[in-house]
Amino acid sequence: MALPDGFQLPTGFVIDRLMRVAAGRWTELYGELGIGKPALIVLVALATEGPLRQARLSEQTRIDRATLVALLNELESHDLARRAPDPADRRAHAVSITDAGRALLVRAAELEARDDFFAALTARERATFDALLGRLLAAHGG
Amino acid sequence: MALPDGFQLPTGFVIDRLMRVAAGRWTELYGELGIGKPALIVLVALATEGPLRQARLSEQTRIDRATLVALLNELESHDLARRAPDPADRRAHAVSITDAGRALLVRAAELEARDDFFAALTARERATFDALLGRLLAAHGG
DNA sequence: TACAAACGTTAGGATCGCAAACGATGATGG
DNA sequence: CCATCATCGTTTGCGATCCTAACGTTTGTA
Repeated sequence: MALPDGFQLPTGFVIDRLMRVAAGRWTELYGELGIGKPALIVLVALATEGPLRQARLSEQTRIDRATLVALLNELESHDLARRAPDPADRRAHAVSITDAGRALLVRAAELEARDDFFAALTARERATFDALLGRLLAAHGG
Repeated sequence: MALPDGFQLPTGFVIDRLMRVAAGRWTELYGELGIGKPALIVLVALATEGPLRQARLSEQTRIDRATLVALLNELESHDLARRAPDPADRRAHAVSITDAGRALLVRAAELEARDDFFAALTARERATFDALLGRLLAAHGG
């Protein structure tokens, strides 16, 4: 039993392997920011989607509600995000990013811009890659 | 403090969010295969890179040596991979995929082919996406 | 006014990465 | 030859994250 001719590696496998490579870089690159990858994901969602209640934030980021609690506690203690009572629903919290949080995102973007992880791609190819990623994410309710 | 005009979301963040969406699909899609995502990653590496000693396998897949031990135990118990003594180095094990392992990979590819995770992309766009992924992976020693 | 659902929170178990250590084997230099 | 160090697979412990289930509170609905 051999693999059939023209066997195509499932794309998911390739992305996963690429993410494992990137994971090492991530901690190395963003380590100096003092917060981890999930916290940055949350900040990105808050910066782009405005104030969100935690349930929506969990849907957007695909981070579990339970994990999100500890994450927001950490972000609040660093004054990077804020929980405020939602006037429309006393059960919910309106979570928003702070100015310090936005400043940290800008620093993170600068760090990634200096990184050469995508050096193998030309600027044009990278733009294509980003566009395709965005389409995929949008198609899945990102 | 607001985000600067034309602020570009770091690509790493976008990939991470996309992977979180895909992670849920993975378990759902490959659940019936009876093994998890890391085990499939190992099988892919073994199928494409031939017999590998565990140290090389760990480098290729970016799965920790320690985690790999338990993973190979599981794969061996299901007769999907084999550990054989390496004649050239009595410390090392030559790990290879079995016919059953290859058959499972073919099934996995069929499952992903039926999935519509990339339905938002045309066949041409998906080919471009795969090619760019492959370039990135190759550039990082995949 | 009951009853079900959603909200944030907490706790428990499972998985995985990372770091350190171990015995066995291999490679290197005096 | 041999002493030293590196590498191999393995085990163990710790920390981070995910998933599930439960809870009290608040909202929506029959």
